[in-house]
Amino acid sequence: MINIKITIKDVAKRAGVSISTVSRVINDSKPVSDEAKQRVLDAIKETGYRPNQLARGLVLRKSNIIGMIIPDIANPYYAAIVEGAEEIANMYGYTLLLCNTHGELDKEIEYLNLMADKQADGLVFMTGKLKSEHVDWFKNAEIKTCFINLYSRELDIPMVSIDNYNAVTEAINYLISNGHVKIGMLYAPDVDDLLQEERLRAYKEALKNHGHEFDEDVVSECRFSIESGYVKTKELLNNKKVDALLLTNDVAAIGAMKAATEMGYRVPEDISIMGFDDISFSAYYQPSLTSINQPTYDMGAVATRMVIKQIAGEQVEKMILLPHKLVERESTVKMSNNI
Amino acid sequence: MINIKITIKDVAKRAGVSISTVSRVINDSKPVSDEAKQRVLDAIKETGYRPNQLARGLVLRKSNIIGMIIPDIANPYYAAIVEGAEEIANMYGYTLLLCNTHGELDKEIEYLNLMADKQADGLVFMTGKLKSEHVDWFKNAEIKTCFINLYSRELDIPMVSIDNYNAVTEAINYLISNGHVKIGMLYAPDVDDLLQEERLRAYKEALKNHGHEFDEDVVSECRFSIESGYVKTKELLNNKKVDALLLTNDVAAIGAMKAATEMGYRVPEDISIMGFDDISFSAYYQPSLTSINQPTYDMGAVATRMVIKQIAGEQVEKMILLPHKLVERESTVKMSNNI
DNA sequence: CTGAAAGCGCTTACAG
DNA sequence: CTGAAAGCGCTTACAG
Repeated sequence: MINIKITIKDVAKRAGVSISTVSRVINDSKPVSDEAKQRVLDAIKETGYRPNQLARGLVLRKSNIIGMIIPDIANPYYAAIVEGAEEIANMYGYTLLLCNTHGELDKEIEYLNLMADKQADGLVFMTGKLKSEHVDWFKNAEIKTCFINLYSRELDIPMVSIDNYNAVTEAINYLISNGHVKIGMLYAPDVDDLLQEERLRAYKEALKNHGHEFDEDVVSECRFSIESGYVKTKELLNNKKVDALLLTNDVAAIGAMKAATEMGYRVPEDISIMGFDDISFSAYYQPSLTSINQPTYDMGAVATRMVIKQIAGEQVEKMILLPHKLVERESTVKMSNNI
Repeated sequence: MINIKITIKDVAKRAGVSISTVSRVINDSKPVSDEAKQRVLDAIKETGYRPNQLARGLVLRKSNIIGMIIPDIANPYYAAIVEGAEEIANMYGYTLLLCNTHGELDKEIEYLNLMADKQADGLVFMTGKLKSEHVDWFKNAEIKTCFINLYSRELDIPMVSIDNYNAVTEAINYLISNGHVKIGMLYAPDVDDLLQEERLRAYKEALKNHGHEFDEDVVSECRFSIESGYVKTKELLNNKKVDALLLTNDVAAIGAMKAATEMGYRVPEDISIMGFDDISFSAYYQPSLTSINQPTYDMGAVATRMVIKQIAGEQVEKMILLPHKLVERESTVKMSNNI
């Protein structure tokens, strides 16, 4: 039984001790005689007393809240990250305050201020593109933060990500080694900020290294949604024929497969389609999607752990790049099999 | 600029007024002379003062926190519900405290207690099956709550859901009207509790009403995951042949389509597969999935609104059943087309 | 319109 | 080992 109406005073009175003593047994902060302790414990059990975290937070200057600000919880990529974050936060006695911004700057700043107001001890922050308003905010905020997929030279905030340059390089090399020549890419330049620039750079350089020429007609932007992948793929394929198409997120890649199929392409016989992220649906799609696996759960978990370390006053790494992995499935194929 | 180190005292000193006056202009709670108000506003702007919500919450007995306890944020069904909840909570000045239980009772009770400790003003609660431990907890808790997909006769807690009996009836009638005779069902008896019982009852009665006999070999349990749908479908189809298969959630239905395809069935030519929930992926799967649409976003939004109404002391409905809708797509087909 | 004081429910030096 | 007191940062009667 619990009863939040009961205060430390009630417990003290019932146990016949002072509130100081009650506090000491609750927190095990100073020695208390066995007898007094027992009486306090009994009183707590009988009354259903629970310490008020608001009051405790006020004096301790600790809310045990970690904020999580992300674009969209309904996107499985973010959902997996949140899951990892929640698990670790919980493990260390923190609670996750979830904020969905839909990538709107106003909402982001509003939520950032909210974190300050709520005295959040820490923050995991994700957004599409780090803007000057974000940087300004973080410059004079003192909240312990970890970014995911965001990097700023001006800010001394650690970040967790994968090595996007290498990941895209591997993806393109893989497609090239499968015999593809005309390789298109749909990427989201306003998502993940300079990580996407890295991805574009990796794409260009991988082509170059294999003597393939860059054709801007087969590279286009696309948002982080099934719909966008669907629409943009139709646009691209209406314009030019490609052997293979890399999407920089799986959600869009699923839209792309639908689009290609509707346009009469067989995947992978007529066109190889490759994603990025490896969300859980990708393995079950038909055809199952070749993708670059991002350790999303771990990214959320590690970022949260870094926040907690900072709260504890520990030193943390400036940047952690978690391992990615190319997962080969049915949506891509070797050209030699492809008469 | 914001600075959480600044307190109301600092602002008062700078503005040359008492903290009472500062409080009054912040909250617009009592008349303050224009001149004093201006000085306070200036001081706030200059210092970057933000009221400490912990302190305010302590005296007002209001945390502006709404808890959201769900099984699994990584499941898109729950993610969509959370999205609706977050939107409404935010709109009314509340913040969502997200808790992932994986359906474990211990975690659920732990989180429930946490909500009390944090002085959460309200709570949206979901779990597979309402157990006596839950009921006991809610019986002597005073937190304003709304259930989603849960019903208890013993508790006076409102709930939001859809009419599951009618939804399944429509689904089965639809399959029967398409000419299917042997219709299997995979349902999750430990999820959504008596809602699933309703679904089973609807299934049986719909068959009966059309003179079809109930065959327990083609009805089985399955969990709320892709993997489970995949495994259970293989089991079922290895045992018996069916014309059509209804899964009571889309995630499992996607696993089922994969399983059926791997076993050499063409969907829908050899077997119609139908889901339930209509998550966003279902429209893009190949073949796209016929399903019963649940208004998940609205369910989260309405449940949260009901919590907020209760906090405001308003009367709320005991039960709100939101409209569902059968969405016909490619994974089901009329038998007549099916030579 | 304004301020001093009490109080929200805790923790923690301080003195014993 | 124990308690009275001060204080965390606010709000709000109360008195003027």
